[in-house]
Parts: sequence; C-alpha cells; structure tokens
Amino acid sequence: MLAKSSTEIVRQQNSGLVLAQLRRHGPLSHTELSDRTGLSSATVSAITAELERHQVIERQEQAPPAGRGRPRVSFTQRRECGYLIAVRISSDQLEYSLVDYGGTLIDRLEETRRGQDEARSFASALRNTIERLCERSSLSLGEIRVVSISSKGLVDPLQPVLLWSPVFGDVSVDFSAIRGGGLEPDILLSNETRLVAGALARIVERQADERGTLPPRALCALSLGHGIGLGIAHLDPSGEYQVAAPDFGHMLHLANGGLCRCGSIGCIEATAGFYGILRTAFEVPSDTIPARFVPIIEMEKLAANARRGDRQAQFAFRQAGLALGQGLGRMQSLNEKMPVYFTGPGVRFYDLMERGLMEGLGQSRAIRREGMPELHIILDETALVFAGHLDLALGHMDRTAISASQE
Amino acid sequence: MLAKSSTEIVRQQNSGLVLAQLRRHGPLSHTELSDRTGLSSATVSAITAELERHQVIERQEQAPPAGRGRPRVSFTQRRECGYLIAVRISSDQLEYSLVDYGGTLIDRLEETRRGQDEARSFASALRNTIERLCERSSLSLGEIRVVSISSKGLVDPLQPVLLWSPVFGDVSVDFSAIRGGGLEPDILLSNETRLVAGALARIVERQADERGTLPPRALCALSLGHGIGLGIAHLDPSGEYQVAAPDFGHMLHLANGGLCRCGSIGCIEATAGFYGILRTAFEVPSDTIPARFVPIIEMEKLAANARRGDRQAQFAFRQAGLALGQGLGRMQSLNEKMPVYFTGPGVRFYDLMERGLMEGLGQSRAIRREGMPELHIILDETALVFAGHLDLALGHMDRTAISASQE
DNA sequence: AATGTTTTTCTCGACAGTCGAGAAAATAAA
DNA sequence: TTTATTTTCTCGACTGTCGAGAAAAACATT
Repeated sequence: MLAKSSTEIVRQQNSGLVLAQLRRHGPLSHTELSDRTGLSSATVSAITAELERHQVIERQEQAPPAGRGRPRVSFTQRRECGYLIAVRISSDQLEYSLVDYGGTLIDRLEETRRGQDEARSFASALRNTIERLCERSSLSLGEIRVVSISSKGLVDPLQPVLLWSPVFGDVSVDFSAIRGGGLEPDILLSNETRLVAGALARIVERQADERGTLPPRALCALSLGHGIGLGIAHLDPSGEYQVAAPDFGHMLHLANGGLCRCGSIGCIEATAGFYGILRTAFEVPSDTIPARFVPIIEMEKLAANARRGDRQAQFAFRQAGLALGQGLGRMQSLNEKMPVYFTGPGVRFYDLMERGLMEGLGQSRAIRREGMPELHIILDETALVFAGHLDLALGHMDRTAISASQE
Repeated sequence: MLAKSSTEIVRQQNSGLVLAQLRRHGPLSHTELSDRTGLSSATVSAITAELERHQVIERQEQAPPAGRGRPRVSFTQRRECGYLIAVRISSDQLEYSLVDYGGTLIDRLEETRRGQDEARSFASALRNTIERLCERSSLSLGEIRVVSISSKGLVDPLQPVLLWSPVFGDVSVDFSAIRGGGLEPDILLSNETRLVAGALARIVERQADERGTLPPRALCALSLGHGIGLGIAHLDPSGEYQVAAPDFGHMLHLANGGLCRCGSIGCIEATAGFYGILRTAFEVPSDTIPARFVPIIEMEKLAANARRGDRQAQFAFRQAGLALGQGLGRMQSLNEKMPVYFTGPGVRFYDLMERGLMEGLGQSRAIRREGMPELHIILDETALVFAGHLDLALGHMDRTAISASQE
C-alpha cells in the first residue's frame, strides 16, 4: 500500500538530495547546489540554512576568487558532526576503521584472529575494540553514529544478525549486543561482496553522470576465493541502486556434485571455491570434508602446474569456471543482462577458468538471447569493500542527519 | 540519484492514495477515506473536490441513513471516466475484454486463432478488433485509455514489445503499432504469469490488511503447462509490490538435458513442460524437436497411466517435478524464502510431480537453511489473469487520472 | 412544531515548503 | 570612486497539509 506524503517529507527528501550532492561532488557553492539538484536558489538557501543551524554542514572559509563578481562560498559537511566505525571481518583478521562524517579516515586498527573466537563473546570483544578506538582519538562513545560491519556469508535482511559465515558457521551472531553504556550507533551488517557491488554501482553512476550516458540498469560483483560471493545492484524505479547479496555460492550447481563446507551437496562453491578446485585437481573423493582454509600459495602452485600443462589441474580450474558460468547464466535468466565484475583473490586464476566460464555461460538460453554480459576484472577488492562501507554508512548518516542532530 | 520533490508531488501521491483506497474498498465516504488514508479531513476534502472537478470520482446519490447524524455520502470512481481493453493472447485464442474505469466488464469477445497469424500484421489485426469492440459499445477510440496485453513468453521491460512467445517464437511483435487515428492508449504488455503474481500479491495484501498481519515480503506464481512461467512479486521499501516475470522456463536445468522448443538445450521447460514430460514418458530421444502443441487429453492419458502404475510415466512426471524443484531452489538461493502458488493446466498432475518437486527443493542449501516454502495450488488461473489485467491497468489509470483529464 | 443530539462534512486560519524575481552583497575592472 | 559582474539572500505568491471549529443533515425528545 502507498504511504501518505506531506510537506515535511518533501523537505527531508530535498535535504537528502543536497547532502548527497555535497558528498559525491566535493564542496559546492550555493549556485552549484542549485544547478546540480534542480532546486531553486531560494530553496537551497532554506535547506543550507537549516543544515548549518543543525551543524551538519559548514561554510568553507578559504575563498579563491576565480573571476569577477561576488565570490562563491562553498559548503562542506562538518567532519565532527558524527563518526562511523567500519569493521571488516575476514578469516584471518579484523580490520577497524574510524572515519569522520566527511569520509576521512582517522584511525585504523587491525587484530589478527586468535584461533577460533567464541561466537557468543564476539560482539562484546568487538565492543571493547571500539571503545579502545574511541579513546585513542579521544571521542566519546556517543559520537559514534554508525557501526558498519562486513563479513563473508549470509546476513539477515532485517536485523544485524550474521546467519552463516565461514568464520562462525551456522552459529549466528547478533551484533546489536555491542550497544549500551553510551554507545548507541545504528548497526549496519553487510555481506562483503554486497559492499563491493554497492561501491561499483556508485562508480558507474558517477561515470555515466560525467559522460552524460544512462547508468546501467544493473550490475553484479562476483568475489572468487575460498568461497564465492555475489552482490547485485539494481536500479529501482526511483533511480537509486538497490543492492543485495544472495547466497550465490551455495546455489545448487549439480545435484550429485561435491560436498560443500556448508554441509550441502553440489553447491557452486564446492566446485568453484578454492577447496573445491583443489579437491578436483588432486582427485580427492568429492564427498571428502573440505579443508577449512587453503593457503593461497597452494593455489598458486596448482595454477603454475596448470599453466605448465598439467591436465588434471587445468580440468579443475575449468570445472570451476563452468560452475561459475552456469550459475551466472541461471542468475541472468532470473534477472536481466548485467555486467559482471570479478574480484577477490581468485581473479588471478581467471585465465585458467575462462574457457569453462564461457562454456557455462553459453549454455543458458538467457545469455544466448541477450548476448554475453560484459566481464570485468577488478584487482583491488579491499579498496572497494572500504568504499562500500563508506558509501553505505555515510549515506545512512546523511539520511538521518537532521533528525539525529535534533535530539 | 535521488529525485527532487515538491508540493505538487505530495498532492499527486495523496490523490493516488485516495483513488487506491476507493478502488480496493468499494465506495467510501469522506470519514472513511480520512481514516483509511491517514490524511486529515481537510485534505480529503481538498482532494475529493479536485477529483470531482476533474470528473474522476462522483458522489453516490442513494443514501441509506443508518443511524442518527448527518448521513454519509459515498464517493465512487466515475465509470465513464475512461475505458481499458484487456487482451489475453493464448495459443488457441485471443480474448478481448472491455472494462470501464470502475472495473466493470462491459463487453467480451473471443477470436479463435486461425492457424498461424502473421507476426507483422498482428498488431493491426488487434487494432481492428479493438475498433469493433468500441463500435459495439458506441465508444469513441479516444476513450480507450489503456490497452493491457498479456501473453506467455518474454517481454521487453521498457517497451510494449513481445520478444519471444510460444505463438510467434523469436519474431518480436511491437504493439505500439496499434496506436493512431484517434486511438492513443497507454499500452501495457505483460507476461501472463506476471499478471497472476500481481493478482495474488493484491489478494494476500488484502488478507494481511484484514487480519492485521504483515503482508509477506515476496511471493511467486508458477504456471505449469506446455511451457513454464514464473512471476515474482516483491515488497519494495515503499511498501508496494514490484512484480517481475523472469525467464524461469528457460533457465538452465541440466547442461546435457533435453532440446527445448526455444532451441537451447537443458531448459527447465524441456523437462517440466508438457512436451518434455511426454518425451521422457515415451523415451523419445531428448534431442528430438519437441511438439508444438500437446492436447491436454494426451497428458491426461499419460497421467492416468502413471496413476495406474506405469513406471516410465511416473518417472516422467517425477523428473518434471525434480526440474521444477531444483529451479525453485535455485531461485530461492537468489531471492528470499517465499510462498509458491502453482497454477496452469499442469497443476492437475501435481500429485505425480510432488515427490520429484520435494526432492529437487531439498537439494538446495537455501531451502535446507530456511525450510520448505509454503506451496499452494490455484485452480482458476484464468480469473487471476483477468484480475491481474485489471489491477495493473486500473492502477495505471488511477496514477494518470488527474493529468489525463486535464487535457 | 420546536429544540436538542449526534454524526458527518466543510471551511478557515496557521504552518511548512517551493519558486521566481529582484534586492543586496562582494568583488574585479574601469 | 564608480561601474560591471557574479553570487547570495530575501520577499511575496502559490500549493499543500493540518487542527479546530462551524455548518449541515439527519434522528430523538419535549
């Protein structure tokens, strides 16, 4: 059912527009804001005045008067308006980043995982580190407005609960437990590849904007590693990208396929993940319980063998490509044609998987109809994950900026 | 990028709300409208006055004064405000329905398909029939505001172009050619099962409304017949259902599966469609060009055999169920858990497919994680297709009501 | 028949938001 | 110092929503 509308919502929407432009296109003056948003000059005045009053934005004092006339005064977000902490959970470490409202990295901290953490105490351990991070930069806990957490695995779409992850398996982790004692941030939990897709969506949006072309209606990021992650960004009717991270790695590839670390049989990951590739390469029975961790050096060795002509190694990579191709083809049958961006440590074996990938893609009617999707390779996944964190968390702060400062 | 907002858009949105309530919950009085929409009494007055002025709604004269107090006056849509024609294209006939803005069926006309129609001249033939329909009810062509067309097959998401259909195959049909000479309707082309899913979404929405429960976040309709159609409805952030009809029937089932009538190999439909089932049952080589049409009586005979114990017939239905189950499981890996509504002529063989279906579903990690989806059987597909036409076309007319009457 | 009760609908003034036009401000050039 | 130019701000008009209370239209009571 439709929701009722009101003039206040109009203001909220248009304030959001102003903040979004400010975030994406650096400091902007009154006139530039008016041009970019399409709002009238008078409206921009009203909105910037309100945002200034709430100390969300501020005027940049330095003015390099370019030409004649009254010099422009630029607005920027007030960096101290609020802070976010991005936490990236990976199999071997935890990376914490403290970032201000302007998007500037203030502090970073890495913890190597000590063996197996308790899923139960994990949230409180995380909270401790957040406290430490705040102390180091002498911030009060109340100034942390958003904690954005990412992990590989499956995430509850409504609550900050990690349902399945390579680290904790089926033991779910509820991150709302980090709240309390002055720390009351909004908590955003995302699948890691979802963040990559979100960051890519922002990038292609900007490119389309600069070139004056239409942004693509959808795109996806496919992260290759020990497991397989997929993030899809879709342009919704309002012109915003909606990003989701379905459980692609555990989509059924073959009913009589290999045993997956999730306990099911025939998942894509069980053939295309690192452990699946190794299992095929060394002709280990496919119902063998897969290795929990494979050093990348092992994969490099295998790839070297394959490139040197080892048939069984080549076969393993091709089977992986085939599984990915068939999966992507199936995804394209259920969605529309979209470019695919490969990321993750596995992309360095892309050459070995390419033949299988093409074969698998070609088997889908959807691909044969609409043609091969654009395929891109992205090497720096880490940067995109961080960009995705910022995009998500800062966007969230923008949307809640006025209401949050009213308290 | 976000869109700018304004007070006019607020009015448009709220007018839409009023019209939507009027459509869904019969004639409503001023107070009822205010209650249902959440708008203030004053706003309802302003909106109804405007809609009356534009002759979109009118007061119902008859007043049965229930109790004390000033009697309520009910508003209804003005039936003569505009008309829509729904065209259902099926393999053996064309069904035209002329409906007024109030949703009342005025005239219906059926044409049996004469052999194979020309794809090129099809739009103009359709236009001729529309003209005939208008004459019979002495309406001018200009009063037809929407033509809503449905077919099985694949539809362009942006234009009224049929990309692939069982009737015309890969020869695409552009329905915008029916316009001209006073006939300038908006043309809505939908996959048939998309309409079913849309109608179901409206039904469950109403049920949830009456029971005071939350509507399901998603649902899908799976139409079983000569081909396989899928429609998915998703609750979007604004609370509206977005409906899509992906090419599920031609999603890859098995890389070395049967030849599909689309020319690809291993599509779901090539195993689970009627022709696929027959091919398996009679052990015809799976690369045989499939029959263009299978009389339902043939399927009934086969089903009777299966129920009598014919192993090969049983096997064929079970394989069909398996293909559907695996496909649905894969879909659920890429979406969230959602109830499945089976429709179409094939549901009468549901009992024979059930075992395979369950087996196929159970192979997906997503189903094992989240549990089996609710499975429902809907017998009257025709009614749902018509309801979907009305829902889509009348909703469209509501949204364009004010602007259209301003000309 | 006149008056009160009750319920519904309508109207009025206040408030929030946007917009266009033009005033005011601030600077470089003349 | 004056003029030209560019940017920013302000004012009044317009559209929209809302709450409160007036007006309307019926039944009930005296």
